[in-house]
Amino acid sequence: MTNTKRNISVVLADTQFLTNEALRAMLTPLYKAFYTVSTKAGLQQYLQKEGISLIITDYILFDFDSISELEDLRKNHPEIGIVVLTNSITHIKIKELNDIGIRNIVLKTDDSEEIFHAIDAALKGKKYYSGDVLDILLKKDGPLEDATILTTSEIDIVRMISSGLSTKEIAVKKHISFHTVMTHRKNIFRKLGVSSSPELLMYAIKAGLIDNIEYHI
Amino acid sequence: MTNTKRNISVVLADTQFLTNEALRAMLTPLYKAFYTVSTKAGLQQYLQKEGISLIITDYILFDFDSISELEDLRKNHPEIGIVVLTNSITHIKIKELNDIGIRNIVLKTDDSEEIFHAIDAALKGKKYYSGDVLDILLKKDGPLEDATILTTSEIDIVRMISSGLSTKEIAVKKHISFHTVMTHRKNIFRKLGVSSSPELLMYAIKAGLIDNIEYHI
DNA sequence: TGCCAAATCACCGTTTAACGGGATTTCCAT
DNA sequence: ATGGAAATCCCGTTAAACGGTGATTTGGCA
Repeated sequence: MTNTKRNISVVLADTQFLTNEALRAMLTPLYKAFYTVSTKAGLQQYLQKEGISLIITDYILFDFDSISELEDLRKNHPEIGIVVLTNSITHIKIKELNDIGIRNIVLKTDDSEEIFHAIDAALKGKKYYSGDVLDILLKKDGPLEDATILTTSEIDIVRMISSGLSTKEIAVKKHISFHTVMTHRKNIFRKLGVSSSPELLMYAIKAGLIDNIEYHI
Repeated sequence: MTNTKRNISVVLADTQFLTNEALRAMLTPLYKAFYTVSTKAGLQQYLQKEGISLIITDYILFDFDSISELEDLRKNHPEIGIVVLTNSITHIKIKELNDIGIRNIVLKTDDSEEIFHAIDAALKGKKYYSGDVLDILLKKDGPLEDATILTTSEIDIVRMISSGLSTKEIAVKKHISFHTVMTHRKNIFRKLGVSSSPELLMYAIKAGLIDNIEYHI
């Protein structure tokens, strides 16, 4: 809260030009140096530099394959604060991020107070979730809590059903019996309270089980 | 391109705090007054004021029901420039916006050049699409062009299938025969080259036929 | 190590939906 | 007005899902 800039270098890693610019404008009075990147490769480049203290990123840079990329980042650079700043997030994603040690999450709809809080906490090694993120985390109804009651292979099969594979095809692809898949299928439908594959797919999308929903094809 | 501010009042209408802030920072040197809103009601309030020349908005404010709300805005205030600045867009949405007279579209991933161009054009009553938007518009393959070969009632039925309704349920709801729906279904599947309802649903989402996919439930 | 949950496989009868093909009517635009 | 696309309808066959029940094996955790 002083008027002097802290000797901290920040990497702004978001595919959206506007997000990076807004952050730079907001944070310029507070911190020393800023580097803007929009790809994973670009991010790696700046990580070689010494003195990076903070990364503010969406959890999906466009060539980030999955959560495991962020996990590597977290493990290889435990000293760097990571703030996830994203359009939207789900119950499941919050948990996945928590599992890999990323616990500072704010939404782009959140105001500057929330964003500053998340950054401060990240630099101190403390966790911070914005109010809206906590709402998502704590909401009991809906697809959020329910999806966690699915077992690993059930989730696997949800993904396959959602991609349009039939029970028989899934059995072949997973090298297991048709009956096994059928059992899983029945359990999934019962647990989630759905009764058709399209319903299941909508459910999976809302629950964050399905990624790669890219609008501008 | 002068150093004097133009006597223009701008409404920044985006649900994302960061977007509004970034735009304000970018445009402050150029224009006189800025009003920030994040709801349709808030937008209406400022429209009562005289002298608003420009609105920069996502095409989905959170309580915007549909494209028809924007259509009313366009009709009631033909003198105001409208720039759509959004996360992502589809072939179909571009066409819908064009039909209601909105022809200045940029993505949040676009750089400041593109954004300035779109604004300038909007103020002059000229159209402008960013490079990435044009790419989407012109891309020939994928779900984009194909979806337009569906007839009206076929699109209607795509939406119903995607919402999880069975052939029989659709027949009841539309007061037509089961067989008619079945025929439509067969034609749709053939035209789009899909072979299951989940596939169709993914297709519909990508093609922009389905809205209301809200992630942070 | 011993328990419990998860994962695996299996059978059966019933029900529902999809598929392929053929056909008629409505409607719009040349 | 008329040809063609769209929308409507029907049937028989085939494939898949549903639901219920039960049993064995695997794997992790206490």
